[in-house]
This record gives sequence, structure tokens and C-alpha cells, in this order.
Amino acid sequence: MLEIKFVRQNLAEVQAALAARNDKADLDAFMEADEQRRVILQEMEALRHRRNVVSDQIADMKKKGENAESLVLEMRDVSARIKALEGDLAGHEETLQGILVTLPNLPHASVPVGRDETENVPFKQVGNPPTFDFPPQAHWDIGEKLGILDLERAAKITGARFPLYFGMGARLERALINFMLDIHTTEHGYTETLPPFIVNRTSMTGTGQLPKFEADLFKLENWDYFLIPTAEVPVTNIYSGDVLDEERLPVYCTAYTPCFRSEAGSYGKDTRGLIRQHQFNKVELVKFAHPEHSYAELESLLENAETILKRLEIPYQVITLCTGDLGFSAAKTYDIEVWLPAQDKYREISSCSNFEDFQARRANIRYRRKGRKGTAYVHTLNGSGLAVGRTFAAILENYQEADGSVRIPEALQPYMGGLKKIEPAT
RNA sequence: GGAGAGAUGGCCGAGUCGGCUGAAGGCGCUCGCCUGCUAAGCGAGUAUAGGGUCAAAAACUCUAUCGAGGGUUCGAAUCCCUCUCUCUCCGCCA
Repeated sequence: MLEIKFVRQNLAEVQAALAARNDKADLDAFMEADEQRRVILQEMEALRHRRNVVSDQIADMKKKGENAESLVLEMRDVSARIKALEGDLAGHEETLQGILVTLPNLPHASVPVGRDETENVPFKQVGNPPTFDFPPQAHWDIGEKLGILDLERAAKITGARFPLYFGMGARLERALINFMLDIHTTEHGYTETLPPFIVNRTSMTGTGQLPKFEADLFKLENWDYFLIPTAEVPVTNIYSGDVLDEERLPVYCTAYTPCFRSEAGSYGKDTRGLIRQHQFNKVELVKFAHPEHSYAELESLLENAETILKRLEIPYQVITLCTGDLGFSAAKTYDIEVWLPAQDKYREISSCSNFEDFQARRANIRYRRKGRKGTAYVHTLNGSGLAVGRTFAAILENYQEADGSVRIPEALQPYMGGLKKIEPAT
């Protein structure tokens, strides 16, 4: 969320940022409600002040045994007036809040301006796509033939876009989760967490999924609870409402969770395979950082995520999202895209963002400044480290052999009980 | 699901029959003094948010906030109602 004062004083800048994001909002309604709010507030506070003063007076008179009846009668009217004003004020504040929570974050100055994903800017490329002396198969074909992936039975159990891993497939998925968590906790200094997979409306609003994107979420019937679309939501909200000591920053947390997304509006996209599922596994990285260091923290967060692909020796590229492709809460985002031979292109496997104080303001996550008065909002960051299902797909496609078997990347072999290759049952 | 207890500032904790209680006391923290160093001791300070004055900051001032929301009242941390959460006991359960 943007600060109300900032919006009031920088209307043009906010308007320009909205345009760069292909977004818009009724800022006239905002200014109108803001103005009204302050007019009412002033009258109301003046009346409250009078009531406070007179109430003390009444107390004094009663103590002395004097008759305060006329003052009591007057205050009765004043209180009624205050109550009426409170109602008006609440109306305007609701309007203001309603607009404020739907305003996206301002892009950082270093974010390239662009209309949509076609104008994202390449940042770096690591590794070279492998060459095959046979036509590489898609991961769903490889997986089905090896008997380690059974999307048809998953559809029977639930419906389209749910995974069923089998045998060494389930083992490989679990190995990847452990591999990623081990690296982030032992080498990158993240604290492992295992948060709830269902969260309330307040948490979803805190990280920015709500109120605008409710259609993307799975909601529990009869409860105001939602299945998490990413561990970002429960993990960022670990410190909602808290005031952290400055010397504790930065705080690093990692979490493995399943993620649930309705994928509303994506019918016909990636209909096959593991790329776009309603349920998938992800290891997430979350940072609570000092505002002065958050962009350095974004770079190291990106490196932490990249490390996984480097160790697995899978080629990838990193792009900087342009203003038009930036997520609602993000000020800057790098996407890591992994090479998928069967698709002959790079596909997103991680998204690393700095949200600056946007989420911290919504979720009220602050720190106490050493030697200075008051508190300030922390900066929050997060990134996938990595999406496990897509990593699984990338291994199958990049490490496939002509006979349909799949080699296990060396770094992962200890997590697979020393297995070097998943081979077709003969 | 049934019965009961509770929710106060960064933390702990006090608030009598509703009336200078934004809130005693303690801890912590900051600054100063003291002290070979450290510790202890002494003194002062130490919530957040929103308005107003102001170009702005500082400063001053007003208002709100004692889990959340509503009610009673001239006046509510204190009384009433609803909800949420925590704890204890019983039941059920992985």
C-alpha cells in the first residue's frame, strides 16, 4: 500500500506509475474523499475537545454538589452531533481505503518502462542449452513412459491440472525439496519454516493478493480462509503487526509449501504437463530487510535462487520485468527462466522481487530505529527458490536420453539414494 | 462440541463504587553523571496513528487508541452485548 500522504502530495507521479503499469484508478474520487475526510475530521475533533473539557467541568461541579444539568443537556446534543460526523467520516475512510488498497506499488527507478512481457529486458544468461542427437521429448511424455508421472489418474482423482507423482518421481520431487531447503538453510543463512497452507483474509491483504485478485485464489467454503498461492503469504505475515529490533535485520526465512492457484483465465495455456497446475510445490525465500539495503538484498536473493539451477547444471536466463509486466505489490522483479528443450524456450521458474515497504505497510511490519525516535517499515522481498514442479520438468527434459531414461544431476544423487539414472521398466 | 478463566505500552504487570490514568510500578532501551575497565549506583528521557499551525522539517497543539466491533452515559481500560484469540478442564480425534 502507498502512504496516503504520499498519494495526496504526488498525484501526478502516482498517475504516471499507474499508466506505466497499464493500470488505472479513480484518483479524483480519492482526492474528493480525502478532502471531505479532513473537513469532517476537523469539526469532529473540535467537538470532541469541547466534550472532554466540559465533561471534566461536570465532574468538578458534581463533586462540589453544584447543578450541572444545563451542561449535561448541551453535551447530549454535542455527542449526538459527534456520532453523526463519525458516520460520515467512516464512509469517506471506506472510500479512501477502498482505492488505496487497489493501488499497485510504484516501480523502482531502475525498472525498464515497457508495455508487456515482450518488453522485459534480458539480464543474464547462464549455461548453454544442451544439444540432442534425437528429438527431445516433452517432460510429460518422458514422465508417463517412465511411470513416474501420471497426470491422467490425477485428473480422475481430482480434475485437470493436478499432479500425481509415482515411485521415483515422487522421490525426485521430495529430493528436490530437501536439496533446495538444505542449500538455503546451511549455505545461505535462511531459517527453515513450515507455515500454515491456509490463511485468512488479513494475511492475503497484507501481501497484496487481496482485494484485487480473489478470483485467482481457492477459497474455503463457509470460512473466510484461502489456500495459499505461494508461501510468500504465510511467511511474510509471520511478522505482521510486529516491531523488530533494527539489529535483527535482515531476517531470512525459507519454506517449502504446496501452492494452490485457480489459474482463472488461463484455459488453453500450458494444458499439458507440470508447467501450469492448480497445485504445485515450491520452496520460497523471504527476506525482511533494512530499507537502505533492500536492493542489495534483492541481488543476493536472486543469486540464492540461481545457485539451485547452477548446482543442478540446468541452463537458464534472468530477465528484468518491465513496468507493464510487474506484479501488483512489486517495485522490482527479476524472473529466472529455465531452459525447456521440448518447448525450445526458457520458462519462468522463479520470480524474485523487492516490495520495498508496500507489503510492510499493509501488514504493519516495522523496525525500531536505533538512536532515533519512532519506528519505520521494513522492506520485504521474496523469490522462489525454486518452483519444484517446474524444476522436475526441467530435469526430465534437459537430462533425457535417447532411450527415454533420465540422468539424475550429480548434486541431487545423494538425495536419491545414490541413484544415477531413472530408467524405463523393461 | 460442553464448562470456566483471561486479553492493558518493546516486554512484565497495577488499575478502588465509571470522572486530570496515555495509563502506577518494574524490566528493557537512550542520554548524562559516577567509576582503573566491566558490573553496580544516581539523574533525566522513552508508545503509535491521524488532524491543525508551517513551503517543509523541527516544535507546539488537538483527537484517537487499554484484543475487535457495537451499546449505555455529559463522561468508559473500568458497566452491557456480539465476535476473535489465548489458557484450563471434559468430550472427540491424527
